[in-house]
Amino acid sequence: MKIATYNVNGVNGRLPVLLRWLNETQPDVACLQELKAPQEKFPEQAIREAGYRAIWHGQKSWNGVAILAREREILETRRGLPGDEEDIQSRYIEAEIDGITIGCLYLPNGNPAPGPKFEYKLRWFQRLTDHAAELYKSGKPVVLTGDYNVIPTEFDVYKPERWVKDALFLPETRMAFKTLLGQGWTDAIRKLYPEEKIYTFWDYFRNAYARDAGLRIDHFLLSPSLEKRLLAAGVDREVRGWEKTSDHAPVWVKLDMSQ
DNA sequence: ATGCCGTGGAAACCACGA
Repeated sequence: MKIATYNVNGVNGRLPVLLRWLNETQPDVACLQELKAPQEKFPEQAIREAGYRAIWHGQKSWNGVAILAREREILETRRGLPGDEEDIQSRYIEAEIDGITIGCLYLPNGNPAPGPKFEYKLRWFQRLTDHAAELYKSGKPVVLTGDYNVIPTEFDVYKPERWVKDALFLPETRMAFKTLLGQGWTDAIRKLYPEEKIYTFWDYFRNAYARDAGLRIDHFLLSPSLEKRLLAAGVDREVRGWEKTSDHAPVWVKLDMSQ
């Protein structure tokens, strides 16, 4: 079973790229972030015609998350994280597919830091960590994937010194990610490629993609039972080079579901 | 060191992203 995550940066603006990627790489499940579309403007029909069912949580202009599945039932288990009734940003959706709980998340950027946006990022992170603890405790197979807006270590950024004051790389952010992993989750990419330079995002400007001036900020966290089933993981780098593409590239894992 | 690019939405600019 191949599960992918992709920050599309506008699901309607990127629809040709999204459909081409789905067609060429055929993930069984695709978690999308940054739909930038209200609930009623999600391109459900085009995605259905591409062979995918979908659930989504839209929002006007910003944020928005979706889970797509090919020839599989999607049982929605949650939309929005618990812990703050006031939070109306569409950043989390969760479903059970083939017995796996899949959380699709778009963690706040947090810049500029310090400031209210960074405080929101840390609060949201804490709510995610609390919810992750509940999921972990359940003992079920769980995937927590999406755009974490976290550069976990200096190996995950082309030039660490440029990012030391950035919300994606500040010690509090990295510590929050470390605390989350400390519950027992596995960072799938780092499990398989502990020392390779692997990026999932490149800025649009300064020729960042051509220079490979990237960041690794889209992550796959696996619960222990799924870590044992991890067959492969990777980044569809070439998608970042397509016309009218997102500034993120898709990331994927393959899980052995044979037993 | 930097929003230099790109999106969406409102309004012909602005907020936001990482």
